[in-house]
Amino acid sequence: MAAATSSPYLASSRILSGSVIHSDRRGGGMQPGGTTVSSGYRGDPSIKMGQGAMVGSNGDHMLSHAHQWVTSLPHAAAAAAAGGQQQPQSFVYSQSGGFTVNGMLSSHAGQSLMHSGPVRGESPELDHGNHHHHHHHHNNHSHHHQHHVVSHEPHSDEDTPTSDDLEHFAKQFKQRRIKLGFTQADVGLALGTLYGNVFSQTTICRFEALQLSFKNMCKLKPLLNKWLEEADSTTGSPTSIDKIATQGRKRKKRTSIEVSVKGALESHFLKCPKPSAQEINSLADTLQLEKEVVRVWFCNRRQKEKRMTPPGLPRTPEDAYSQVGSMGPDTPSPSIDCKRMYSDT
DNA sequence: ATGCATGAGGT
DNA sequence: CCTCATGCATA
Repeated sequence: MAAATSSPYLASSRILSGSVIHSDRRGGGMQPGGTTVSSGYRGDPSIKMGQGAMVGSNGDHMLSHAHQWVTSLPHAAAAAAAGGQQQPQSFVYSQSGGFTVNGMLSSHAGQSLMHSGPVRGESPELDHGNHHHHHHHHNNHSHHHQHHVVSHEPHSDEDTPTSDDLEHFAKQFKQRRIKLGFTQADVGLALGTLYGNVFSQTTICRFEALQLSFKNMCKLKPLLNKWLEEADSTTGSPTSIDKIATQGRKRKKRTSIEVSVKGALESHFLKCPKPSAQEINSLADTLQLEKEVVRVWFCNRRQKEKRMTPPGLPRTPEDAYSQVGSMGPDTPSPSIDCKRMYSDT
């Protein structure tokens, strides 16, 4: 009735052969948005680290930040032609050499002006104890006349970008990436083989769509920027490196939650974005879902709420709707308190 | 392009 | 158990 898959793990060991197939990059017919396959095996428990946590959002404090400056391990696995359950993709093979690089503006120097920002009002405070200048910029897509910082040189990157910068950069990035004939997956791999940080198509996609947290965006920007420069200058240089590190792991099959059930979850989320364990239990029982599934659903839902571009934001470049709202000095966060009231055993 | 999942790190 | 960064598997 409700859930579709609530079965235990599916032992689908997709153990590939140890040989990594590295295909050259396919260029050509990629659609804008470049959805391609990518196979990169994920994480390995290793060095990762430290960060500074700052706020504990307990109760109803909103926004908290903490994060890491990861330097994950280089993993990469390239399984090119896998079981094609892909989208209709035109696989046009291009050779790796002889790209016509179109010169667009790559360096956006100087970011001034206002910044539009995270709707939810995050605190863009990157304090990785290193630089001592603390500029506090608040981003809001309204007009904040807070000229405070600035007057910096055309740094390629170095200082904390504004949300507006990120937005612009993401856009430029996408355009150039496409012109160069790379897919999101290609970029992710390249980053890994080039700098040691592999990323999946998903991440690149989310970056371009600004669907990451402000902080995460800031972290990735420099890397992608480097890649851009590289790709740009390497007008026809074979970039082929192979990295291997395939680790097998058992992953639970993705549970498909029925629409009606999703609706129910949504409703509850509006009422209480942070249900207690007990409530989760009740809910899970009612909806006939595993408790873990429900818990994770809420976690993911909360994360979504924290992203930059809210879903459905008119991102059409042609027309920008003027949002001349009268936003107050700060973000109107829907702080809905929720209390635990159910007393179930 | 996104939904659900995994894991690290923090509380 | 949460938050966050990330990604496999999918629609």
